[in-house]
Amino acid sequence: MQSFFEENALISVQTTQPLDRLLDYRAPEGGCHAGAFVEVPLGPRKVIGVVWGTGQGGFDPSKIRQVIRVLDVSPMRAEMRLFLERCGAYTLTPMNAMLRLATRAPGLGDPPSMQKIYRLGEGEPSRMTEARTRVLDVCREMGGLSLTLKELAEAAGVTPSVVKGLVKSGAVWEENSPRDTAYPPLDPDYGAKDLTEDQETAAAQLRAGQASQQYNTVLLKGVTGSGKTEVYLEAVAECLRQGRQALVLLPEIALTAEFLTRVEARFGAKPAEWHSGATMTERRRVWRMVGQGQAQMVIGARSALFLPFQNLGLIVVDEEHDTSYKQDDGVSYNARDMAVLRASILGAQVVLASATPSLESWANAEAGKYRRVILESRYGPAVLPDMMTIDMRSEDLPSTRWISATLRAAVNRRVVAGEQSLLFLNRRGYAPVTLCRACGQQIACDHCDARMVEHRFLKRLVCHQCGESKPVPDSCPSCGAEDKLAPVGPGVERLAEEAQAQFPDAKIAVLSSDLYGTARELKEQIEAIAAGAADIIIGTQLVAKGHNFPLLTLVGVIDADLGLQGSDLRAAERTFQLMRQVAGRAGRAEKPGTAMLQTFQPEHPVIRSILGGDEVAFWQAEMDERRAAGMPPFGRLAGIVLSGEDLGKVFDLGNHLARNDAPLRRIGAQVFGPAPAPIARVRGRHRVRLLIKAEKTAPLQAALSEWAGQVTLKGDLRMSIDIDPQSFF
DNA sequence: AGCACGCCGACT
DNA sequence: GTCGGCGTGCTC
Repeated sequence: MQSFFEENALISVQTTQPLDRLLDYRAPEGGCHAGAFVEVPLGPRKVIGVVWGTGQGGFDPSKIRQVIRVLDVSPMRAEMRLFLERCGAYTLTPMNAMLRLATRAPGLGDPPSMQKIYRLGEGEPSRMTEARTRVLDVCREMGGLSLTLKELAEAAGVTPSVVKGLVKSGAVWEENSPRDTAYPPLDPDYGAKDLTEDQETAAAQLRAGQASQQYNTVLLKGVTGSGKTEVYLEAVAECLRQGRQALVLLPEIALTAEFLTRVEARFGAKPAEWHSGATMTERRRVWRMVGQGQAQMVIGARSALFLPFQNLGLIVVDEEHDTSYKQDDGVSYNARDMAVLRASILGAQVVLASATPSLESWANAEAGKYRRVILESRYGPAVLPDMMTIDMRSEDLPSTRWISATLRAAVNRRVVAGEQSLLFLNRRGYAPVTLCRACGQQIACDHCDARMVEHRFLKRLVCHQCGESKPVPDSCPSCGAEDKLAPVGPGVERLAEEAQAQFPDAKIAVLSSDLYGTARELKEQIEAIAAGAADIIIGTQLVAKGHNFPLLTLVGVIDADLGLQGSDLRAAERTFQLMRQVAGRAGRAEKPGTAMLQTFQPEHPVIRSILGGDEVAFWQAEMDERRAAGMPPFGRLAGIVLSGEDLGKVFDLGNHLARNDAPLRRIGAQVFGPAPAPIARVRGRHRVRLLIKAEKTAPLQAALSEWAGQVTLKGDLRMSIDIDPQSFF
């Protein structure tokens, strides 16, 4: 039980206001528990906070004010407060920002929203009509259950006024009830499937881990199509049998209707859904019901990790290697790592599922920190695609074409056979560069250090950094020459144009996130394509993320070298994962698939290991390289980005920090930089980056806060610290 | 984050 | 004289 504070007792409250400390208050009338959500006065305003513990004192007692009221929501559990503290300490995020993550639900301060509901009453209507009979029949069928006005009227095929008439006579009762209702119960034994021997062995291991009720992490590795989902849903089933809640994290784009349907088929009802596209009403219902233990399972994007679960027993991180789990949306945390943290506090199981695990997880499994469960065979008759390279050095292609003769012939065979092909190019838009042939200038964004990308579909040039766009000009903005602007290089839109010319009789569909207004439209398009609405799919990396295309038998990667450029140490790992994942789209059903990688460097070690399929050797080589360089996961990194409008001032701050590195030297850490950040200017702000490298066991966070604490940021200067950055330079 | 206070330039 | 620019500081 949470400790209780009597009225007027001194308590400390954490608010979401950007004050980096707890504030002391006096407990409200009637007292309050630790963890209670409260409304407190702050200056002239009222703000929401959480009772964190006993007051700290040290503040003029006469200025301490009283908590206004305790909010009508489930209090925050001690274990959640601990999670937020640990997560904040790890990511160097102030607690107010952590609390904001945990309270991303609207209307926290409002009483539960009510709605009018209707059910059978005991009164007699003055006059019976056919419409009235139908309404009363529907009510009788519902038994004791109630419906909203709209539902009841629709079910009876009458207008709402008929129902209102019956309410007047008391034949139908009108009642107020909370709008947020419990999610339908899930039955762990509802749609249990027959698993293959391979799957059953894996599922048994996950069930055992779940049954232990102890913290443990499993790396579930299985090639695309091996039935990973079925296997981890068995862990969910076991979790539900224990009466605990389960959370399945997916990369945002993979939150598909298809996935929900599978869950519904397995457990007999839909789980709660948490993602950025949800409406305010939906978010409020999920947040409140999760907090009351009335949502047994949540499918969500990374931020679902901060929902107020009452009894969380399992976290599944699907596609655990996906880079979208680590993104900067205010707070920079890796959902995969924080899932492990939260589970370790709760005594819950974590399942990290992937066909191509991250190097970090692989290393943790090697080190014995995670158990490893491997699904060897693909489910059903489908087999892994044949993979081959197309050596672009020997393909004689003009510079404005990207589909080689070899690939063209392969696509043609599929079109004739009525099978689908996927042409993969990880570049949105029409052309990545617009060049003036008179002066050689490339059109760049006015506010960022980035080139504008032509989007012919939008008829605009778009900056992929800040989203700013402008019409394609007729004359060069730099030298004024007319009709000299030329698109250079391919994007998916341009590739589609070429494909249409090469395969005039084929139906071609482009899948790129920017071509659809809403996530729903995109999902509908994906489903239509999966059902056969296109012969050739042209897509960016969103096609790689967990969608089934059963008719697909050929994957052509237009530029397998794209991810290998640059000096980022993770490039190899990323390319390997992406290529394997894309190739895995081919041949999921009965037909075997083929993957063709167009490359100018077929003997590149990464390309060879993608083809060779010797993943263990690939990971081993990558790990050896990282170990030798002291890079993650064998060393620790932190990235610091300084930004401001005045480049000189930003660099001065960077140099000052680099010179005053005593706190870092003390733990044996090195500072690299300052150097212009990979994107040196965004929205008119210059960005300068420093990189800190330390030994694996060094107390990096403490040293970093001391180091960064030496400076106070003046004017518009900003500093952001990113622990475990995704890019290494 | 808000919202005060406060210290300098250009207006009725 | 005073209106208003936004830099600095405070909120239990």
